[in-house]
Amino acid sequence: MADRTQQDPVRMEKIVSLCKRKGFIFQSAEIYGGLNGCWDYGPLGAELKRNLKDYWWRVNVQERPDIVGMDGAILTHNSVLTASGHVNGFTDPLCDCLLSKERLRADQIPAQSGVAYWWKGAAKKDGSWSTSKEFSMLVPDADEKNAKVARKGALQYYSQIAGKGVQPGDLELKEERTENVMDSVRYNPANGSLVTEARSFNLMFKTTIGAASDENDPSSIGWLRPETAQSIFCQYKNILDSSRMKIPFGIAQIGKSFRNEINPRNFTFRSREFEQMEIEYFCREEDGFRLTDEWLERCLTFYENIGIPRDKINVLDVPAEERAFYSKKTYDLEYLFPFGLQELQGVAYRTCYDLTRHQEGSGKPMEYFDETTREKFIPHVVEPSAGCDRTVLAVLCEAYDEEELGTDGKSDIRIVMRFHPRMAPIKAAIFPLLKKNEEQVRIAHEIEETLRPYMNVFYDEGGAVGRRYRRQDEVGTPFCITVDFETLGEEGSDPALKDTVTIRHRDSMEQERVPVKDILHWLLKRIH
RNA sequence: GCGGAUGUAGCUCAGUGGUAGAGCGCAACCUUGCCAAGGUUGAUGUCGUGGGUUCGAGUCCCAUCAUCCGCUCCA
Repeated sequence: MADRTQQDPVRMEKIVSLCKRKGFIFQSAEIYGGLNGCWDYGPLGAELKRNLKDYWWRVNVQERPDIVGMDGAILTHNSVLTASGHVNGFTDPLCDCLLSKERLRADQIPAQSGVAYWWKGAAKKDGSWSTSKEFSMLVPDADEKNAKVARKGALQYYSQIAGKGVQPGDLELKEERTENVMDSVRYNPANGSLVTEARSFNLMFKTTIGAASDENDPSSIGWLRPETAQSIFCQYKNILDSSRMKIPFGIAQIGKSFRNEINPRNFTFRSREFEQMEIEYFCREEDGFRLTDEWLERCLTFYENIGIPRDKINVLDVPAEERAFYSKKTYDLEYLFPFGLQELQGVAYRTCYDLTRHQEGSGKPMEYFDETTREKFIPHVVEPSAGCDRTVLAVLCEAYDEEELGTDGKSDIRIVMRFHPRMAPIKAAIFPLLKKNEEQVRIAHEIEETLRPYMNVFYDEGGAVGRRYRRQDEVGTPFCITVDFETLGEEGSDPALKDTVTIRHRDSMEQERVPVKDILHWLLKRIH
């Protein structure tokens, strides 16, 4: 497998550019300057994403007797996420050292005492720059040696904010004062520099529910769900009771989740609003590890079937110290994006942690009663959880190709999106060879109307036919259907070709003739 | 959140403080008997946004937003 840091930013830029140019993905609220970490899917992107979700649902829900679907609310009860551990689970207060820019856990800074030197800013000696930002250094004592250390640190800090090329010696400090400090946690023990105010980094979006909501009233606190999993756990009992499922069985869900990422990055890869495709597969404890491996295999097959070959996926057996604390086994499926090897999906054995927490939190039994063995137990869970937007991005990255067709020395680069036909936003384009030929146009429209109830198709008659082919290549349309003079059975043409069309293949650019009456069946076979 | 870079037409990008530009793309018409770039015509810009300096700012300064890269973060 390739180096996990291997990158191709030029390729990524081309993909982002094509996504905008052709209407796959736009930046959200672009006309207002953009909304950080949010993206909108355009016409082709929406089709692509829908194809992915539909195929996933078909394979994982409709074609499986042991899995049922659900669609949970995005707004989430405070108690749900308190029980799951999300509310308190990740609120580490963090702060930054002003001098070294190092990030520190605020709750791990030891209380220190000593003398704090404070300044109300600094200025360049020549008067060309000045700031009134306050800064402070903590030293053990107020003697001359310690004062020197403190001033040196302060000059270094101010020279950093003064900009490039400004040396500490170019500056003078403003309004020095000292203060005795007892048990302060506001200073970096490594260098005595003041640190920023602690900020906590809970990644969940909080909101208040109800018209007369009070922010401090716990009963009015709501959250945008940070994962779809919790609504599955909360409805597990209802689904069990209403669907007559027997263990092992799964509940699948596709839906939006939200995380207030500190730093959204890499196009749609890390966004604040994203869609997940998750299954919680409930089983007996003794089957947990085996099913985790089985699900890994199923997931790899799924990616293969949407055009991401097995050898492009790196399976990481996540070591214990990097797994979530409740997980006994986790596989990360990673794809080599142009910005590096990154996680597409996880397959995690979550044990009985979640159901146990909800049983404790709600006081409602989450046990399963096995009629054959007369046992009562809390099921264990294997969770294959895929990022929908990430998968769309991987499909886009995998499909993007540039092909050199230059023959007579002229450079001709064909851009092709080599989507698997079942993922392609447009399944087929239909052209009359010449738009001036009324009969060709009429038949082409007839074919279009025949296909439209079954798939997304596109009719085009503008420009030369070669140009239309190329336009479809760029959006990944696998098949182009051309109605020509042979179709019409015009004099001089082969009578065997009457009522046939050419179908041109995107990847090979080769053509074959197919009878008009067979087109629908021919296509359905290839896009299912 | 920190540091660096960038932001001009749909895309890729030129643009020296003095009238807003190119290539491609897009639309219409012509041409076109199967693989782009042939002809004619046309549309498209609050130069990311907001302040400031200046007689005058796309250009200089400040702030802000967004994107990319590196840190950091990713329960």
